[in-house]
Amino acid sequence: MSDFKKGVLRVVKLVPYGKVISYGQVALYVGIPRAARQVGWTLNQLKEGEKVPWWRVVNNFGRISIKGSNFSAAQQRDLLIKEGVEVSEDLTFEIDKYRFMPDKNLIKELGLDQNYLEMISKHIRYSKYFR
DNA sequence: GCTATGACAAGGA
DNA sequence: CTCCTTGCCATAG
Repeated sequence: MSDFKKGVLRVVKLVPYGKVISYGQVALYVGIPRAARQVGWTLNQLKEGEKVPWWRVVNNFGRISIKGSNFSAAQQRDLLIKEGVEVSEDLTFEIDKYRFMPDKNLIKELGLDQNYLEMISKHIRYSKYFR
C-alpha cells in the first residue's frame, strides 16, 4: 500500500463519532495540501473489511458530494444523521459546527516535519486547519 | 514514462 | 444560490 493511502486511512480513522472532516483537510494532514481529489479516489477503493469511517469525510462547503461509488449520498446522509449531524434533504449542513479540528498534540502525532508546518503557516489558505 | 481520470477546492460570472 | 473554469496530483492502464 502506498504511503499516501496509508496516511489517508490513518487520518480518517482519527475523526471521532459525530464529527466530519473535509477532503482537503485530510490531504493537508497527510502532508500533501492539494491532493483532495486523491483522498476521494482513495476512499472509493475501500474494501469492506477496512474499518474506516468514510462517511465522516465531506466537502469543504458543508455538502455531501459522493458520486459513482459503492456507497450513495443518501447512505452517507443516514450514517451522519445517526451520529447527530443535522444534514438537510439537499445534503448540506453546517460544517463549522461539526468540523474535526485536531489539537496540537494530535498534530504532533501526525509526524509532519517542521519545514512542512512552517511552509503551511505562510499560506493562510492551508494554515486555517492547524492551530 | 505518458495520458486520462476523478467521493475536491476556490474563485468568478 | 448555481454553474463553469482552472489548478491540482496519486493511480491505473
